[in-house]
Amino acid sequence: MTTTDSRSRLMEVGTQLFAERGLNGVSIRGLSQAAGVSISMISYYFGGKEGLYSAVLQAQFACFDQIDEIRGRGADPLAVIESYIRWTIRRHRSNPYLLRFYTSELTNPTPFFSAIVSPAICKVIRILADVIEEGAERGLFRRDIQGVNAALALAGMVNYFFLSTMATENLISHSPERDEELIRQYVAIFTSGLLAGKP
Amino acid sequence: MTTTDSRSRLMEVGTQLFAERGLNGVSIRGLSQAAGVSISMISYYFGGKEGLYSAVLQAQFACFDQIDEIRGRGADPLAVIESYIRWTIRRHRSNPYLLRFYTSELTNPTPFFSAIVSPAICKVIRILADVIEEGAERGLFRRDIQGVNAALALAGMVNYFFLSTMATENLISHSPERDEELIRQYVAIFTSGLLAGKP
DNA sequence: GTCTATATTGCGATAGAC
DNA sequence: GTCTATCGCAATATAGAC
Repeated sequence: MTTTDSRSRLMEVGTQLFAERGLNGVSIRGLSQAAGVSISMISYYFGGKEGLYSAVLQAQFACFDQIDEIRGRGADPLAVIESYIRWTIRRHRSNPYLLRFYTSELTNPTPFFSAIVSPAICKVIRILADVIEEGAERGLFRRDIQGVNAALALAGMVNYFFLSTMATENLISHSPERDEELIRQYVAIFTSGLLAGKP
Repeated sequence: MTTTDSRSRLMEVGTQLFAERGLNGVSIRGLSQAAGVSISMISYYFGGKEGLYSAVLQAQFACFDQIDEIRGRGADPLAVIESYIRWTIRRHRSNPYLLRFYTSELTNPTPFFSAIVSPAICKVIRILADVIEEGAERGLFRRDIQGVNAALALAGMVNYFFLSTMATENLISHSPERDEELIRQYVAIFTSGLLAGKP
């Protein structure tokens, strides 16, 4: 399973190493060695280290094309919000490297940020903001909160849970078994807040 | 103002360059050149590139010692939450590089993560979680949400707003003039949620 | 303290054999 | 398609003059 053609192996190993150490933290020497292929294969298939990185980044962000499914999940804005949370968690579970590229590019952008990363993030935030504004117009959501601000708050909540894992794994379990409970709590906070209802 | 002794200039320029390009994205050649001092000064003062990075990182995270002030701002858990939001925003405004180190270390940890970064993050989350649990025991907050989960949601909301700047500056203004309004909206979302009150 | 000059290592890329 | 060998360059670190 882990041993197919050279191109695939380079993508596979490149994904892991670039995610863990960043573009500048990886050498094509170490990478090709880890992949068990010759160093010259990187230039042959990808035109160089940056070419491989670019290909990996594009593959990682390809899943953002599915974002539209979230919106089609019914016109109910509350359902869309829960769908977004589920979709995001599922994404991070099925691909543990995505968030590394995501935050690494936001923090120390490479030349590929503007073409690959920024549009993907923008699209998601825009969809969420639209849905929230729409809910506000229908009277479902409060009108004193901007859609984009709320969208960023929602995205921040969910993504930060995974981003902070390395620093907070001694404070709380990040196991997938608790995902359903996490979803329930984050939906609750975002829609109804932390305050107790009138007793 | 920008031209004092060599040690200070290396710290100053190191802070900016490491923040923008990461530890591996900066060479001591370019760094010393930008600082206008000789390359050997880095070894002389800091024992090498990693030594300088470590000193910069420590200086950046020193402000986390002030976190306890937030808690003393009165026993009211709601006031503590607003204080945290204000404190975090003030921190990012007065030091625009901090978040870069923060997320860069969470994403691609250096050898200094466990000694400098992780404890600082843990301390903040723990204080927030304690305050929230306390509020829940007093009946102010809902009891069906874990303190740590809520703390991570709060920290994620605020930090992500700044983290996402580079991707979302065309969607919303990140100007400091809007900070008060931002604080109001994030307090509102976190405590009362997005749902409209009964009309 | 600060510099120049240099030693040494590792980098990315590619030419050329197979 | 895959490899080995190598070129040219940039990296970190330091020795030694001032």
